[in-house]
Amino acid sequence: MSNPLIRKLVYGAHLTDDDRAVLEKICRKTQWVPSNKDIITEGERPDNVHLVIDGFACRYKILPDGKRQIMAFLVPGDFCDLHVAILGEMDHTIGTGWGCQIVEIPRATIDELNQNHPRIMRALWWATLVDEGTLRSWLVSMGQRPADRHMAHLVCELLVRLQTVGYADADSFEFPLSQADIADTLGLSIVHVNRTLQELRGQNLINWKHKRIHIPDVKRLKVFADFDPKYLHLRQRGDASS
Amino acid sequence: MSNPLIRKLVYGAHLTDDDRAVLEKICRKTQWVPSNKDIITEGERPDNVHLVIDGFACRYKILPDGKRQIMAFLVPGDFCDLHVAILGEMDHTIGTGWGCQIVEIPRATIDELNQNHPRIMRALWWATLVDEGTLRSWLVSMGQRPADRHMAHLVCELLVRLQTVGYADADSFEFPLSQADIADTLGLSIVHVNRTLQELRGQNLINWKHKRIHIPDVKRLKVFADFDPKYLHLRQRGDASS
DNA sequence: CGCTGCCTTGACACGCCTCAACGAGCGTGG
DNA sequence: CCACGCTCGTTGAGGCGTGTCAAGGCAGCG
Repeated sequence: MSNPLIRKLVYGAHLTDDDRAVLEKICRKTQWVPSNKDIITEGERPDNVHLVIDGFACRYKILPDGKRQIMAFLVPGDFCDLHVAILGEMDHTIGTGWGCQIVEIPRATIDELNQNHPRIMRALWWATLVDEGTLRSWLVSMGQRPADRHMAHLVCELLVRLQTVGYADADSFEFPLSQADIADTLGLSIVHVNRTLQELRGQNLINWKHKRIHIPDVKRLKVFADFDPKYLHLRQRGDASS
Repeated sequence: MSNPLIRKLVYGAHLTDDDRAVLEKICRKTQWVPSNKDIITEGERPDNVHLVIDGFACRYKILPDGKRQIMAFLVPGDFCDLHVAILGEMDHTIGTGWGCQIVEIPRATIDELNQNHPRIMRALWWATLVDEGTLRSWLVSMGQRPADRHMAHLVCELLVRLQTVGYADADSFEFPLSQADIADTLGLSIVHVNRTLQELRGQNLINWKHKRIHIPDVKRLKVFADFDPKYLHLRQRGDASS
């Protein structure tokens, strides 16, 4: 129960007690990744699969001119490289600028799940398809939303995703990143992120202080950001459909 | 052999003659989708899986203010909605502004592949993971590249992808889209796309006339766009690794 | 022949970027 | 315990890339 992976997968598939026990067992041996350390780098062919258990990690890419684009945030319950074996090698890097707790799962374990636990495997595919949906959503924000709404949208997404795994309460969550990280996520300059943030705070939409984001009126922020969580495909627990 | 799906999957997995025959058979009954018709719309739970066989389609989303963001181009050999069953419902729309040829594959056929043709199924997952990689690449371009290089990068990608399935020659391909479509893809205004295009032509990098894009010097364009096709994960045919 | 859709051009406005400087907080070493 | 040097956040000034509005040209087609 205390396991963010299980808490998340429950939204994507029906898991039996046996399934949960298997997942619980897999996540037992966690290890700490220090700040500014990469978990996997571009070009690697990792043997083990990495899963974030606590803290934040991110997918990113650095261009020849030194610019960095962050392409995804990995929060507790998210896999880093579940399916690289199929692709061959990593086409981007995963790092943590803020330290995080992960587990390394041997590829053999995944193969075993594949053979004997189809329900779990389906849940894992659900998770990677949701990642893809999230990516599409980021692309839409990037292409069409102005800086303030883009940022607001990101905050809404993080709130919901963190709530799902029990790392956010109704209107706030811990957020250890810097404004520079957000700049590289939104494709903006640091200066502009700073000003946008002030504007959002001025409208009482987002309050970010002491590594914690607080949202005075969640509904208002969601309207402002035009946030619709459908792309996260969080089936209601108890939803009967396939 | 004449089948773009097979031509593409060959880059992602080793297929036996039997596998190819199965795929060949699946793609037999094509149908025509007229211009400006949607193939699947947001919220749908399609029974059949749709595969593009000829022409272009695209994934897109329309925001409340009417803006449209195109999130992917689907070219021959690309699936529209292979795995929606796992997600539940579509979180975006797929349409063709230009007409295309597709096949509808009954879900039962996919289930059958899943049970009896693991090699094919793995190849299909490879294709969806490549789609995800492409999405990440688009996000990087969107966030970090200026308009001209962004556009150049897109053209490089399309050249390579279309070559893969036999729909482009060494330095040109048919391209029926309008500048407005490109604008919605790159997140730019039509006017700016037009001016950027003129500039690229001025530098003799891209020549777009009569619904055909021609690239005078492919290598130069790739350098200009900082294009690295690794994210497409096109294993060399004959590559021995797993 | 006259639509209509698409491309093109010019003028102007604005969002966001860059450069540059300064301040606040914090860990470290003297 | 203070001084120092980080990193991070904040502010101002000016410039550029891109958007908007508006108008006209051209080709395709009924």
